[in-house]
Amino acid sequence: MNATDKIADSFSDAEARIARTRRRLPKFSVQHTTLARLSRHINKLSQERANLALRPFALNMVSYNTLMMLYGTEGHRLSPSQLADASGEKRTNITRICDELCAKGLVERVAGVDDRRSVVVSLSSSGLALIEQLQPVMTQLLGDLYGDFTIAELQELQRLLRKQVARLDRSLRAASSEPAT
Amino acid sequence: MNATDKIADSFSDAEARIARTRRRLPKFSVQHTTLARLSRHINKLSQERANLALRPFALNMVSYNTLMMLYGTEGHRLSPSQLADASGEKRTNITRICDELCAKGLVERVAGVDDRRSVVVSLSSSGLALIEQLQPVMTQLLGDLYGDFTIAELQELQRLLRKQVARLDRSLRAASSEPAT
DNA sequence: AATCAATAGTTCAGTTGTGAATTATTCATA
DNA sequence: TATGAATAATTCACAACTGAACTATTGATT
Repeated sequence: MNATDKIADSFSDAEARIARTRRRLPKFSVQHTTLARLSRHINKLSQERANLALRPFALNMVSYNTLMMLYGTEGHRLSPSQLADASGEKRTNITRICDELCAKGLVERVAGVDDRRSVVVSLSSSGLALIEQLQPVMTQLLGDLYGDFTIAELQELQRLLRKQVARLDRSLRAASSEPAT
Repeated sequence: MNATDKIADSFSDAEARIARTRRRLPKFSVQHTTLARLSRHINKLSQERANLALRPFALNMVSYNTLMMLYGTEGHRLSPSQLADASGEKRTNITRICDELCAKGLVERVAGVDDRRSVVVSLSSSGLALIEQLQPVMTQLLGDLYGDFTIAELQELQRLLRKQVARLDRSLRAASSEPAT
């Protein structure tokens, strides 16, 4: 493990420890652990990379993603709960993110009409303009990140990831309906 | 989109917005965006699921992972920098995590011998015992999360994820050697 | 119609993670 | 040998996220 290897692969330090762990814990699942670690590692790196591209626009992956969920909705409006579901962020985090986007003039909040408990969050014209300005930037970034894959590989990766989501949904449902341990 | 669909797939709200976005931004890459969002979604759910399993042991995924990197190292000891590399956490976060693990008596810190700037972090006997106690729990959890995949699928997923890491390494290297935008 | 359960969005307190700055130490260079 | 550059670990201030609690509102049940 020298500097050349380190440059070649940001995952190799983790990998060495996983391999060695197997020698001591015979039932340790190297394959599963490796996948879990790779997945997490990719997310850290991806977020870091995306945030670099978004920083000049005073956004990060989470705020961009939130804007895009509004953009992809009929009328560019959603309740905070719907926004949470679409973006994958927790509701309380959506409150914080919307506070920030509101302060930047990128979204607007109004009281819900049909349900007085609710709020409606919508894209402002500045928000809309920013998204369209960002489009080439993000298209290029994603092209960069996924550029080594063939079409077939992209499709296979998507199939596998969807399978994983379905399993996770089930696992979380099962785990949260269990009695407390 | 009704309650039944929601139960079936935690990703469908995001998916609908991605699809609709394409209609408005013709160059928008649905495939790449979907993959990026799936990947992030899986990580959120996985972390949530793992933390549920680890909570009874007063640990979470990050602290467990840190312990495991020590466990998988000859002599169960690493400098904080090496630990950061192995775990994928930033150095300052390693300081915080080690503070916590030290307070729990799971790791010990001593001054480095060869280099007076450095520290050596090692697993305590309690830390070692806890890892071995956790082994069946984590093996079962990972078996649960990856249980729907065939061996061939696991291997293909690993191949694809490694390809992605290699690309990300290159992309981040390129991005950080560019002049500031 | 009254009562209770569930819900929307937010607040609040705490947890988790990060980058810049710092100080002592080590390494590289002339 | 002296000087300057690079580095290890940490501190510090801040960013980002979370779960419990809360209040007003809506939905379900009797």
